[in-house]
Amino acid sequence: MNQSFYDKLQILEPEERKLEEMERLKAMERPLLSWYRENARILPWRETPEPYRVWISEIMLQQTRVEAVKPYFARFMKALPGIRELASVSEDELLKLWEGLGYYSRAKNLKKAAELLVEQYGGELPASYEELKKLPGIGSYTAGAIASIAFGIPVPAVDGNVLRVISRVTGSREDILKQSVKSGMEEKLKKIMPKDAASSYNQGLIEIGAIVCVPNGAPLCGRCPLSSVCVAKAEDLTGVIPVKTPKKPRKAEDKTVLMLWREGKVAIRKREDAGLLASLYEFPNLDGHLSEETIYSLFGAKAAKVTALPGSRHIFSHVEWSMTGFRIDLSGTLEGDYLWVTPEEIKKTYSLPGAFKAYTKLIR
DNA sequence: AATTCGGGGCC
DNA sequence: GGCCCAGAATT
Repeated sequence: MNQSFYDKLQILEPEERKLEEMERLKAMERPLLSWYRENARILPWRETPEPYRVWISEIMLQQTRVEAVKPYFARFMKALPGIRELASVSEDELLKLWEGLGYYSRAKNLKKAAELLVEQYGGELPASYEELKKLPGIGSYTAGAIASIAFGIPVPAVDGNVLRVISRVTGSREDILKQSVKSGMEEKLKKIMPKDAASSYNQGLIEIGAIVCVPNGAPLCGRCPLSSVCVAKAEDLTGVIPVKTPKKPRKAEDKTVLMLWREGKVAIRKREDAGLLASLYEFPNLDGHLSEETIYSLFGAKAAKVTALPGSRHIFSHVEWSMTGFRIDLSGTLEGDYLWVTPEEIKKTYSLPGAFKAYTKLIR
């Protein structure tokens, strides 16, 4: 009977299987480092591994593709070239720099961390995995990335790429979305990673995941330096590994967006400082799809004219907005925390999320 | 352990 | 139309 290698693994005793796995992981080192030396992409944050640059890039790269980060990184480094500049920037200016990049708490945590660094660390990032991990916005992956890339400290940096690559190499069918799987992989890599090449080792694993051992479609095993030690490759399991639990469906929400106009200016307001799109600006809006009659009843005689605007749909990770809108030309003043701004000010000063793009573009 | 945070490119 | 991305914080 022709028993597959994967089946053979299954009949090993747990201890034997662990040993086999560690040997397999150790076998990655030489081909991995050699491949990375020759195939590392030239990226802006790789020009010099200055801790501040590594930090900013790693935060921007959280759940965000390299190509999306590039222009933001350049603009950010020019506007805020160091920790002290970041610590003293205004929140609005910071969020304007982050506008469109998403996950806006990242930006707010950056500023918080910078303030802490100035107050408690002499304005510099600590060369310590544990100290880095205490800073807001820095979890196990980012602490490992900064520690290894900026300071050469031999700690793993396990992101989605590494989870995918290692799962395939070892033939693991464990759910990579489980925190326990991630921490388990960090423990394994910590034991076997080279002490004198942490930066290249971590970046090499990530790089393979990003450009060879890709998630969507078939991985490019023909170009992979790990193909000879890879269980998924040998057993044709790259289609089923990594295993990820399905996401739950997103919630649908109806909104009615109001473009209030008065004397050539339009009303915006600042969102709550927590939750979705925290602290960004928005056009005033109400829950539900409201009728024109309802709009008139809300604004009464102050609404000189009400015009229906096109509908729009915006998809977040976990919520979907179905928007209708009205332009309301006002004759009198209005109660409430509105900022009356010109189109130019929206463009240059205020951070409005892309969810409102269908309405933002109407004012140009 | 599960949920909440964005946005865009690709299949 | 769904998937996934150099994840972390909160509940």
